[in-house]
Amino acid sequence: MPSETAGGLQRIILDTARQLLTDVGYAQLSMRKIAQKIGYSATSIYLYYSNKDELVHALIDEGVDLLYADLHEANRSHADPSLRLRAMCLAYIQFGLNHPEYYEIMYVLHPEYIKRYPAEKYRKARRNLELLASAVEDGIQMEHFEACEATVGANLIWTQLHGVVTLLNSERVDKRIPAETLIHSACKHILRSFLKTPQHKEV
Amino acid sequence: MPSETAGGLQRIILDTARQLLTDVGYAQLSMRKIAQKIGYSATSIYLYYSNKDELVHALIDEGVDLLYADLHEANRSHADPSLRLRAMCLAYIQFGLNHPEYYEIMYVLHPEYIKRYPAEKYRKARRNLELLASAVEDGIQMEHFEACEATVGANLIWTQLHGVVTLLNSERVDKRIPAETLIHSACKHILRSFLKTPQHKEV
DNA sequence: CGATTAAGTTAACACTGTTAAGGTAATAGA
DNA sequence: TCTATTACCTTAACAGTGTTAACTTAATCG
Repeated sequence: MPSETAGGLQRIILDTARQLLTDVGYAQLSMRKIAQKIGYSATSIYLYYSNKDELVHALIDEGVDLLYADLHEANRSHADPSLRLRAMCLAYIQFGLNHPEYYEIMYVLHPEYIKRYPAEKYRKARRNLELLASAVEDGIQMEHFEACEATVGANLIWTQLHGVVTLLNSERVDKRIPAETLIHSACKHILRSFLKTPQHKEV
Repeated sequence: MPSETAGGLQRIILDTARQLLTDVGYAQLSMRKIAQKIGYSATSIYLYYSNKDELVHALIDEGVDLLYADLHEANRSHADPSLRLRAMCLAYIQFGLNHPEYYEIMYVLHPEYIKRYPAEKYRKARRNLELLASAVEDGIQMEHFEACEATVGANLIWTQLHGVVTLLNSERVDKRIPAETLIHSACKHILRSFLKTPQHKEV
């Protein structure tokens, strides 16, 4: 009965899982729903993914790649470290707001989930942070930024961006504050906190 | 069979739910487990809480009060806006790290949950942000801080603190960076981004 | 005494992830 | 060509989840 497209069932499962994730969100993503959508039994999925974690990890991997592409593009678009950093911050936030479901499984899901995340994929996920760290490092080298540990600086930026994305996506930010206002203020404050004083530039 | 303590079953349910939440976390908190622990049937809980949401909302309410107490205490401990702000930032992060389960149901749980959160309790939760906003406002008034919309500033601080707490609690921050380093860097950067330049104070 | 109400129960529904066992068709070896 | 193996997929089941409907039992009230 099942309709064959190309590349086998594993591909079809992953495609359907992605579609279901983006359509109805992670909370509604179940093995049985995936199976029903593709006309197979739920247990068939276990022939290609040993459990739900593994399937979700494959989706997380996709999300990591998508985010990296966006960050990389932003990183390439400017030479100046400040502008690069600002562009990457905006790209990160935009990714989070544009792909809330991807963002949720990547960075919001329970600690237990992330603990089972394979070390190899974990390393790949860290490239995104290293992109931020390189901009911080360059800014320090060019003496635009106050000296600091670049990895700490990158994680600091990350926490700020992550907070903005998650609180906006979960609609916990006061609705009287426009998202754009918060986003641009966040970017401004991030740069302000790194730039050497005095800050006369308008970024 | 059920053992009566005092104040009726509703109190016992809430106490047991809280204990279960802090012991095994939200993911393992179920109506049936609560019921089993107190020696009642699961459906008895529905005589006092119309659904799980309502029960969790009661716990969220407790968490909001606990956090407010900590923030209020930090707010009282200093007169200078910078020191007050710093103290509150540290208090917020410490609360998040010390009560990860409370923090999760308060600020991490799915958007759907928060949508069903009653408006009355929502208003109470906002007092915590207003405490931050007042410190920002005072800093601006005393001309220590750069002028800005205080509510925007408070939300900006909140996003930074929230990011630190959630990424630390979910163990997503690079383990080579000590939590203390990240926390103090975050507080320093928050103040740096608000203080008028030049910044000669050591905070 | 009879009726009402309060408090708690059991059984069931519709879900969830996951495992064990079974079936069926194609393929490989003799 | 016959048999055995393997690949692929299924049904049935287990142990959970939140929640509802219907039932019992005891207390209270007129």
